[in-house]
Amino acid sequence: MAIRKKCPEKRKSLLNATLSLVNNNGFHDAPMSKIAKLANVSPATIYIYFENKQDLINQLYLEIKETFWNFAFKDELKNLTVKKAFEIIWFNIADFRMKNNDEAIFLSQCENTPIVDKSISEEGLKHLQPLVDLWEKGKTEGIIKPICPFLLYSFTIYPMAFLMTKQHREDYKLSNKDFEQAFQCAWDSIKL
Amino acid sequence: MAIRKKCPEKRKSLLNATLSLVNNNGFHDAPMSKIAKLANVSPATIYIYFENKQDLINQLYLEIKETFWNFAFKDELKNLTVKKAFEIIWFNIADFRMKNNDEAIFLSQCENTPIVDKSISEEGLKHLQPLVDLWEKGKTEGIIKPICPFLLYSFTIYPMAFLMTKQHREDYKLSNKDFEQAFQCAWDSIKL
Amino acid sequence: MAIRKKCPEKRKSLLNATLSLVNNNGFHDAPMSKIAKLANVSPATIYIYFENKQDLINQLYLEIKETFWNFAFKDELKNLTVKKAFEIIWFNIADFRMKNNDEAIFLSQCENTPIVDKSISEEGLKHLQPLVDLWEKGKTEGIIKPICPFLLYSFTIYPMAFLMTKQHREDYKLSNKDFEQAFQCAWDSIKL
Amino acid sequence: MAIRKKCPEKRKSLLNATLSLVNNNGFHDAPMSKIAKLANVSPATIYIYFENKQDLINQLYLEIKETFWNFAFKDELKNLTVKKAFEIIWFNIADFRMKNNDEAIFLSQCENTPIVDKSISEEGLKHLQPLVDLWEKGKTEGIIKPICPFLLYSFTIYPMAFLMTKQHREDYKLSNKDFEQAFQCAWDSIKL
DNA sequence: CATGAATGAGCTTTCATTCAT
DNA sequence: TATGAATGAAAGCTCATTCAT
Repeated sequence: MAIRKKCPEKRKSLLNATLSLVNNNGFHDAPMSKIAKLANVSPATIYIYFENKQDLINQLYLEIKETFWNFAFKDELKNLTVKKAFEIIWFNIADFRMKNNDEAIFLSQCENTPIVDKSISEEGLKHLQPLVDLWEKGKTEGIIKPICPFLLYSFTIYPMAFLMTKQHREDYKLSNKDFEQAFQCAWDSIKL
Repeated sequence: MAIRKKCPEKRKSLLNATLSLVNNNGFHDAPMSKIAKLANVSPATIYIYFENKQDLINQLYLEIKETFWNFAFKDELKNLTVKKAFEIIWFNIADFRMKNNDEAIFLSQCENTPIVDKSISEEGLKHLQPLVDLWEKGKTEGIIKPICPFLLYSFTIYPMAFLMTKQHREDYKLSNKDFEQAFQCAWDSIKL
Repeated sequence: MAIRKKCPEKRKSLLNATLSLVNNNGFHDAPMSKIAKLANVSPATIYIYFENKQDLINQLYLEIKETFWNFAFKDELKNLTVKKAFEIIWFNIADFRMKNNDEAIFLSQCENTPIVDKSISEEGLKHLQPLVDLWEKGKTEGIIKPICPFLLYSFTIYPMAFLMTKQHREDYKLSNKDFEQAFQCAWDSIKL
Repeated sequence: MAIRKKCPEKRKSLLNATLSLVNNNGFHDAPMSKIAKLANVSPATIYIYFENKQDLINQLYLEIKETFWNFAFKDELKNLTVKKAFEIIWFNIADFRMKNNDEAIFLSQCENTPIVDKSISEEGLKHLQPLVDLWEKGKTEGIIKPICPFLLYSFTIYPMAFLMTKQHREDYKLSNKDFEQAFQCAWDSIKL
């Protein structure tokens, strides 16, 4: 019951092992025994750091999600225009996904399958708020289309997931020019 | 000589059961025994119609993928403008995804996880060709941005998957107005 | 229930298929489905000719056993000496085993494993009687050691099974000279 | 670090259970579940000690084979005549087979069916070498017939397998006199 | 805290046999 | 008679989790 984190490296190494296995084999072929082996610990040890397999997955998801959004919003944006602020956030997201391809792929899997508990998945959504606020500001200024956040998200942020997964699967590397073009698409789709 | 023949309805009912279980529980919690029960057959019967579980999944994917694209391209588009043709295809896709929500969700799962064999997944891609051709024509006419098909796809078609999954998860119904707005986003993102 | 033999060739072909599969794969890897396939009939057809798998094996054993001993005792031996008669029988047995290697191997399997019902196995023994009688005569004449038939059998007939199995497994062919020598061993072991 | 260790008694008890079941029911009717039950462990536990069923059988065979030949050659034979040395070995073998009837029966089954992997079966053969050497010596001395080891084996050692199996099946006990007679047969068959 | 052994439940798949025609 | 489809039962094996140290 008492889940203590005596040795954070061991915990981290378990999360990494899980990430790698779920990404490459799928959730259905990522048994606890393999996770333990890859992390160089005993299967029993996993249960010192996590309640059960579901908890392990949930925590992995939440941690990646948090790191992801923290990175997206890491910059000071107060004095910038809506467009400039959005551009910075967008490229931060792209940057994170390029540098942390495994994490990006994993999030895609979680968001398109029922492997993460629904409640946890919803918890991950709250991080989106600053972006929603920015869009709201843009709408008030008449710069952004007056449409719901889901639509704005699906045409600006979500497309990146596709590009990352493709890149991962076919050994192909997205260039800077690709990103410039992609941002242009994203902005064009929502700007007024 | 032969009398009782393999009946296509039993096959269909197995595919349906699989679709439903994988969608709701995930691939990892869709055992053959449950599939059989839901389809009202014995577990052993599955192996008359499919080689093994992987084959069952693969065939389900291929069949849905084909139905999907056939529906997308069902109309005669020869004498239409690029924009009009694209609009018709886009709304066909939206239409299919609305009417066949389960199938849409399943495709999303397959495309974001390694549950379908890679070779099978690639086979599913070939259906995209007519759309690629249309975009090519649009580029020549100077109507569509001169960017690669992956980008065009990710900003026009892929976003719909997000909307469908959201709709499925949060018991929320996309309206006609939502679709009009969504199409506008899609077109704005790639038009010149 | 009523096991009729409408088509003796089909029956024969099933027995052959069983013989071949049990010899090459072992009883544990000779399923009815494979037997049916090899015999070019439906699995259901087997049950027209045989009550069940056990009955199929039993009948195969009995038929081979009978053929085997009939061949061994096919010659008229009345006016011959005990040694000459024994020699003829011995070489008949050797002859049969060389020409019908599969059958010989199968008998070895049956006699060293519990795949044939005990009662059936005992029934197969009764064929041995003429040889037992001959040995009895030899003992009375003071030509053969006064030891029990089991011993006589185990040192004269049984060794051939080993040679046949070896030949089958290591792709090695017993020569006529080998047989001459083998007979000499057999006779030396029991002659007085 | 490690605490509970793989315990050799559990392994032994699994081997014993397998021996008993394969002997009485045959390989085809010795499922892992029954083996586990007879050994008083969970079916899953078997896989801690053995890779799979085949491995379990192979190891059982090898271990019995080794014990068997070690017993056969346990005595110092250097200063003895060929005949005396052979006699000691022969009676050791007889002794082992009488005292370890189950093991003897099991070896017979393995050598007459394809339940043990071929490579493993061949590995078991190497133990025979000291006996082959002794025969060679006997041939040089002009005491033993100049025939190949297979023949020598099949007429001296192999016959005992028949006697053991018979004894096992028909509740009948071989006497000391039987063994004296049997040895006489064995020696007569190969001596010059 | 950490472990490797141990396990009951459950997995995918196969089997001998029967059904329906 | 003969069949291919169909099946309940059981096979070999794996899994998430717990035990014993």
